[in-house]
Amino acid sequence: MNKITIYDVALRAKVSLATVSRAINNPEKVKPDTRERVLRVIEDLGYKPNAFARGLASRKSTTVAVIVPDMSRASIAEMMNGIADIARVYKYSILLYILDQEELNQEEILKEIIAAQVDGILYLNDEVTPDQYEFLQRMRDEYRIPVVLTNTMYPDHDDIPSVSIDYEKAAYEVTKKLVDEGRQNIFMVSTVRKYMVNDLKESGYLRAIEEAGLTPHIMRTSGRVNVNTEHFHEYFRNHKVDGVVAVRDSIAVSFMNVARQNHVKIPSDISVAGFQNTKYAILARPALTCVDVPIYDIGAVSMRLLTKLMNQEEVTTPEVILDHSLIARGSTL
Amino acid sequence: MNKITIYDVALRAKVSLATVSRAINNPEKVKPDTRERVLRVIEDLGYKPNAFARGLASRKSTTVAVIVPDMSRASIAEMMNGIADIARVYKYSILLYILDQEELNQEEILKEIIAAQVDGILYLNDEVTPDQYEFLQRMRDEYRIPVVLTNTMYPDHDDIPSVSIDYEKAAYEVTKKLVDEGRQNIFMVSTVRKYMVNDLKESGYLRAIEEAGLTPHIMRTSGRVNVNTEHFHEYFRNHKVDGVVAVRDSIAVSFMNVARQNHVKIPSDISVAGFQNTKYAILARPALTCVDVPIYDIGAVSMRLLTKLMNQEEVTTPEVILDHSLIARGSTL
DNA sequence: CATGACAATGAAAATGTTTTCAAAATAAAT
DNA sequence: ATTTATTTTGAAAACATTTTCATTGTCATG
Repeated sequence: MNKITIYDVALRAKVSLATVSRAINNPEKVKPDTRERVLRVIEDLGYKPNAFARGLASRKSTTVAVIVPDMSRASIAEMMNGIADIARVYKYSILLYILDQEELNQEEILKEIIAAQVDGILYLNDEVTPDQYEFLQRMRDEYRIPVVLTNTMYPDHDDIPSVSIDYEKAAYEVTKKLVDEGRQNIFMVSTVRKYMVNDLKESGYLRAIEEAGLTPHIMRTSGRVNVNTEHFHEYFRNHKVDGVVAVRDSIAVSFMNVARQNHVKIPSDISVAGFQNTKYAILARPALTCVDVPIYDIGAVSMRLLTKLMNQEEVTTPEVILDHSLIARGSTL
Repeated sequence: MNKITIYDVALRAKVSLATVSRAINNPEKVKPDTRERVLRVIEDLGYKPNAFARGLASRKSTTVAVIVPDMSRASIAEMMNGIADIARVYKYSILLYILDQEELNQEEILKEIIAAQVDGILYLNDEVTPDQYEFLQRMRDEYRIPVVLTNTMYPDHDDIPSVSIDYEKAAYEVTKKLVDEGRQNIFMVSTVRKYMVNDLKESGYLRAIEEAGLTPHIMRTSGRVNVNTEHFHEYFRNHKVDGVVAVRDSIAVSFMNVARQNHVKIPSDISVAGFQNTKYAILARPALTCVDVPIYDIGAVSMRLLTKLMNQEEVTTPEVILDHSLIARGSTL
């Protein structure tokens, strides 16, 4: 419990505090000789600068805030791994803010984040309302805290940098695949809440359907299994379906289960495709055809982008689009 | 970007800094009259105390470190939700440390955590080696930082509090269920790495098997789907199996898929059961029988326990065991 | 009315760094 | 050898709070 301060180091190395501080933060500004001596003492004593004192004096925290909606979504968890790996490389700590369902405390969180004096913000919520976008703009303009949108984008705005894949194009491609299989009644299964990325998926779907001269059908259901199965059953009674593109793997799998219960064969009767390439897609039977989204990379690249912004480095492309691919498996022809 | 400090508040409310500080932290020590005036000024100015200055002066951070191995494990992500919800209630921030695979930087992380001066530590790694346990003991003894083990326990030690379910008993029960179904060749599918909780599951399995006079078979495979399917295929060639208890849902589902590929019927030929009751279990077909582990609660309760420790409240039971239940679905008779 | 007890306040110290500014040491140039 | 420029160092200020200690104000009690 013996707190080793910069004083102890200075005393032992026979230099002033200032020199110790410099040896740590601006090594080039101190004579190699003394620098080495100081660093050795630091090593010996196991000294580690107190983060609070440091933050207070420098007005920098080497901490980034990661704001997420719900940790248990598979995609978000995997993104965190990418974020953390890069954060470690650049020596940033991660302060985690999980929004509660209502998100009424937006203002509260803003204040908390300001008080914490984070150097940057990663926003992982794929639902970006105008309110929330404005909130992020304020963070950036009023408080000079760089922000990166991870796995989302806000249409017609490129003032806040973002990292994601081209969801519109991906949805177009996967829908096109079903069209090429000769499917006539292709449904998109989306979510009730208007997630930004799902909007993009919907418009990609629409483009492919219209291009083929077919009729679009968008069905919005809940992400929760017990709710959507009920919903799907109803659909089978009332609609003719021979193709489904779901906005998430888990929803696609859930749909497949209901289809089977209704004695429909996959893929002979219905082709099904999902998004993300999670374990759900791989473990399902038949295995799910889906868009492979490089989730880990999206996390890693956003964190890297954020470090650049925090260091005021020049950022050429404010909207980073990563590559995706289509993985064909047993759920389609 | 206008920094509002405690000075501004003091000036405007016509009191000293000390009084403002007290109005915030020890409201009972300031006259209701002035307290209200101060609080109103705080509200008006939108003042929020600077976390660094506060941390430096008080030597408290109102921050807890959450140490996790790998964010993308479904159970860990859901636990985070429970942790975050309770943390919010008690106004703690969450500093996230994701261990890298090698965990060679254990010492590094220790120093970082000390520098950050967190008030408490939640350790979510279900693999606790003697080294790591010692590391946590040091944290507690040397630096007086309370630690709680979440979803693990360290056998024969109760000096570090823990929250989990009785995995030994749960494994016993689920194995017993297969025994009662008349299964004769029940395998446990565990992991190659020696996770603490998996050890407990294994011994619960062994107890049930021995009690029934059967021969135990423990197979250790990888959690990764592409690796373990290969492994499972081999097993089918060389072993007679009519029951499987897997340490995780996803492994159980993976096994079921391989079984089907080998033209084995579930549950008529083989009963399969898993652990956790994740979405994998619900979405699988047949749906997976499994032990329902209250993951969210485990997270929430550990965080609550940690707050008690941080406030030096009396903690009567250092080992909290939450209830579990067995959910029977289509993968067993 | 004086006295003591206690509540409410303020001044100043303490927290452990970084950073600025000036001084000292060294190197380069004349 | 002196002057000038440059590098290296140290003293002290700044960062924004909390906390200690002393002082003032308030009230009840003898």
